Amino acid sequence: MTTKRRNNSQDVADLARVSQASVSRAFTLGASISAKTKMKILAAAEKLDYQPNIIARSLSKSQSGLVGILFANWDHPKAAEILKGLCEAITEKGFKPVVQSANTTESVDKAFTDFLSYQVDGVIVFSISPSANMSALCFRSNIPIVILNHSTPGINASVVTIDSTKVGRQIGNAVLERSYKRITIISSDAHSQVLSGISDALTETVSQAPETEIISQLTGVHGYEAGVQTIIDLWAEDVKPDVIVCTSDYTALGILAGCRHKLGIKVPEELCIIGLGDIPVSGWKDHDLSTVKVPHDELVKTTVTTLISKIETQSMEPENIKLDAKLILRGTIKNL
Amino acid sequence: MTTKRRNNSQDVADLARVSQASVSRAFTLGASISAKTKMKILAAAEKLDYQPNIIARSLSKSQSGLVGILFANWDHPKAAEILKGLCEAITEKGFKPVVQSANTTESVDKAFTDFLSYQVDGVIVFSISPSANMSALCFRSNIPIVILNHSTPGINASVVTIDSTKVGRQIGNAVLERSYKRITIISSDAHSQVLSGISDALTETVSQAPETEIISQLTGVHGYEAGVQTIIDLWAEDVKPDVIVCTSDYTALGILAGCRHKLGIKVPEELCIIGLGDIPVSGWKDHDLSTVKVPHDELVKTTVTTLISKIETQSMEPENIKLDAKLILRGTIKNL
DNA sequence: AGTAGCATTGCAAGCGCATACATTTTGTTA
DNA sequence: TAACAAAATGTATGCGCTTGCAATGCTACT
Repeated sequence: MTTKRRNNSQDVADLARVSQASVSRAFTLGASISAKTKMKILAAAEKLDYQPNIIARSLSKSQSGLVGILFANWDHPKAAEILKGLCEAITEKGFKPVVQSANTTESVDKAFTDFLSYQVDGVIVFSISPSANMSALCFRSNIPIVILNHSTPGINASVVTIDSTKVGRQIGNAVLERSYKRITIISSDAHSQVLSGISDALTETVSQAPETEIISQLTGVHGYEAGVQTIIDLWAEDVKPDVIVCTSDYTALGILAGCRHKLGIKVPEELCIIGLGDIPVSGWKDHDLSTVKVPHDELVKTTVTTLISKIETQSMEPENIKLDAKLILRGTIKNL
Repeated sequence: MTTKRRNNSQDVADLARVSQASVSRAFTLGASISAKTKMKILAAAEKLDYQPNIIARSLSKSQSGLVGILFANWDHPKAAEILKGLCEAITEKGFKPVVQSANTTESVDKAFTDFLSYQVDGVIVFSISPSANMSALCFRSNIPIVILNHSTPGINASVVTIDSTKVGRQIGNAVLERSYKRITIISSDAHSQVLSGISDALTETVSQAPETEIISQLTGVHGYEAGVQTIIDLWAEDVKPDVIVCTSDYTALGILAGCRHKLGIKVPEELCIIGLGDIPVSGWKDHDLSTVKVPHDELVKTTVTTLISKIETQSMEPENIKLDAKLILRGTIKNL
């Protein structure tokens, strides 16, 4: 079977007895063309299964209409929802998302190189930061970058995150009001700006009350099993906080399970557990975990809007956008 | 700020004092070029931040290197994992994934039209089927389609799914061995080939034992809350199976929660619950749900391999690939 | 009728790269 | 060292589209 060439605008032009340029105009919104010839052309196109070749269009307009999405954290409980939101928002704006997975320095660099090759008009990065080299290269190439849910200083890119300072204060106040005293913070990502924001604001808030303190801070803990193990270890080492703030719901659920099934710790009387993310499981009766509801949908929309606007205005000015998250009090914290 | 043009192969050629063609060759694997000039060119390219423009390459080679992924079911518990696997496998094969979200007939058609415009070399469809029109159009355009986790007759595309007949038999045997008698099947998607495969094989298997039967079959139920409600409704209507087979773990978990927290039904003594998917939560001590482990990773890899091979061999021959899934017996079914 | 003014159309030159073909260089062998 | 094959390089064209510019058609007004 011989691979037959797809029909092109010239084929349509021939059939419709017009010039190739007119065919192009028929498929260009707002181009100068009469209704009559446009009809004629569209009919011919239909007959020939013709679709404008966007690759060729990209070449001649020197903009691809492609947006690169660099997705690092597929384990994020809302990974699918976030990626869906990004893809849909990008598509809605008339662009197409090209997705790459990467989480090591080299693979991230490689992904960016590929994006550049594909002439993407902009890049969205989720839960990781590009290298300084790559962000500089993108800057020189006028390709805006928006980072969702991560932040590293010295990178030439816009950033969209939750307002972790406010979250830290909310948690601090809730904890103080209930007279908890000794706090432990557990997080997966040591470099997360979210973590440090929460940690700082929490520290500051609780420091106002006597005898209240952050007694320990663990990083690199993620997932249910790790949570179970962590609480067992803490108790074994006699490090016994009465509040655990955890920057991941899954980990918090593991801690909760460890308390209930392994150690017999009473939650919330003896120990208060607060997660982050508000995944559906947390709301189930079986768990009823207090957590922080992150406005993922809004974060995602803001990310895309910001990027597209930068693409369209050719702006490379970095922005730093923070959205509010909400503390949700459930069974793992004392009732007032 | 004036948008400066990205450097192109001619710029590199000028700097390296060679022809543009040589630059092209330097970036083409296996092209006829001496090591010396290649060095010279790569150095010049480095200096100029040059990356070959894949858009232009695509145009002249008339193949884009793009693979369209049409993703319909973002609620699938493994959605992120699956999409990650698809993207990584595609990238590894030297292609780039363009992701579209669509779940209505029109949006699916639109997505395909876009794919055609972008000259994708192939399409992967997850959990939905393209219209006959679109699959025919792709066929005419020599663009192979592989559908993952769904199947509709009369479509010109390859299909990769689990072997639902085998799954149905496994479940049937496990149920028979434990002398359960009355079975109810609950699924979300009425048109799923997986469902009908399981249902048919299960029916056939249990029909061999006296007094054993499938007493009811519900479709359109999905999610935890729906599961809770469903079991409540069943008991209210006095429809009381002693086995519930559920084509989604989340729904099964809802049913389990309903039994435990609302109705006081003893699982697995009075009621056996079997889910599908083996999501992590199912394995947690709190739930310990019996389920079917679907080899997502293998399904994904097979899907991509199949597609890429079709692209490379220009084959449009539809294949029908079935992989084995495994029944996992946990606390929600009686021990033997 | 004549013509200014605008809407439509055609013409042709790229966009950046791959590649067939022509030409030059290199290497090999007698 | 001459002669020839093979390797390396250059030249020129085309991939399918957009778009500036020129040519044409149309309308309305004097």
